[in-house]
Amino acid sequence: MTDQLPHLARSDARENRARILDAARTLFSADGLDVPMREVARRAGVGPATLYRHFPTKQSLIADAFADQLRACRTIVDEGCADPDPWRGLCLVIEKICELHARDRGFTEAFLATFHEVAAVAPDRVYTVRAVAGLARRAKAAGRLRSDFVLDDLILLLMANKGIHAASTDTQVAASRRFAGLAIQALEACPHHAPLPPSARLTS
Amino acid sequence: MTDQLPHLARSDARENRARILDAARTLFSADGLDVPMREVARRAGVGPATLYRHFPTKQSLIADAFADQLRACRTIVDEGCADPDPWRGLCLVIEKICELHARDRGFTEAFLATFHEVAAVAPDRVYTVRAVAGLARRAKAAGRLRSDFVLDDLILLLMANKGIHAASTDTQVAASRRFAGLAIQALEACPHHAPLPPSARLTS
DNA sequence: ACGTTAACGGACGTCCCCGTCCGTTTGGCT
DNA sequence: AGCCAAACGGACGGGGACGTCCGTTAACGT
Repeated sequence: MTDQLPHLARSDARENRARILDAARTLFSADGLDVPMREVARRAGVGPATLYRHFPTKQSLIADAFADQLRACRTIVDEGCADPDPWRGLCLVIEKICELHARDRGFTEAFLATFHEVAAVAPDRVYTVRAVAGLARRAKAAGRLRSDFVLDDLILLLMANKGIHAASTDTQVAASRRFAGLAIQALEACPHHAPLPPSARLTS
Repeated sequence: MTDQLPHLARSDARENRARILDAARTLFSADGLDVPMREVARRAGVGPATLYRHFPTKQSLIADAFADQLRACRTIVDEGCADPDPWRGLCLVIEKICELHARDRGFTEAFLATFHEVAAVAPDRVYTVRAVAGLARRAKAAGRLRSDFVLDDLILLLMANKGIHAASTDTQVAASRRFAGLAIQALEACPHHAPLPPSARLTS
């Protein structure tokens, strides 16, 4: 699952790195990215110095901790793109991505926070966005996606989905699921829908 | 605009209180509620002790700072309820409330954060929610609001609207406006829309 | 004009987080 | 077994926010 980092010769170093990543994933998912570095270290059972040695900056820790999630994102998008019905594929992407983000609070923050900054997640992010753009174009051509849809609307929905909070993860996922359903309704082409207010440029 | 608090005998005390509230409103609106108390004091041109004397807890400062916004909320809802067309009234409420929240980042936090806690905003909040509930019932009866709409959906939309962030206030408002447009699309009754995933209980 | 007293704000002690240094431990290799 | 270097983690100094105390100021009433 996680790379072996062969350049780490000693076994304890390798294991500590794994434990740190594990702790970071757990904490980031549950509490978001504002978790203090020391707490990650504490949960991993290592000293602060060890943590900083492996990950000099918090960004690097975040990037490595969410590598799996980014892969999952990619997989979801690829599956959606592979669907012969582009609209159904797009719906699938929206539902799955919303759920992914609902289950993992930190990932959403990482994904969106780095939108305007340089980060390690950036490459995967642009790949994902590109792929979805193509899918949307096809869905629009098929007449199922509303014609005034723009890519920024997806960012908008993702940001909006991030705003949804609930006490338990299950409630959160349920709420997010319903939100995705509403979003899909809003995006579906409909003969008598009113024109939308202009979109705002969210991507830098 | 703000009450005179006649029990404050000295003029400097009254003016300081006003300046503190003014500073708090400005900072909360722009940066959210995480602004340090000292910074509010600094901007108001008073010492920390003075701030704490007037508002022993941050909650009390927040409550007083957003009294105007709560009144605005109430006005918006009342206007919506007064509209002879309940669906148009509901749309108006959604649009205006979203814009209000977009213009004032702190207010959204205050409004939603206190959802599960006891706070001074609570009474106005329940009034607002009640009124909107009646409006929604009428809009549904008129066949314009989708029949599977529940009140929690509005909370969901409000939370989602909170998640939208942008660099400038203008961009933020534009994005929020578009979001409101999409939300209205999603809520409008439509003969061929698919059933929605079940709603999650967001209100405690 | 003056005294009283409410109100002011600088300064303090505490707490938490950050990032780093350095003495100690321990894994791997001969 | 013993060495050495790499890895460890306790401890430190810096910075920021919090909430409070207390000496000083100045507004109001006489």
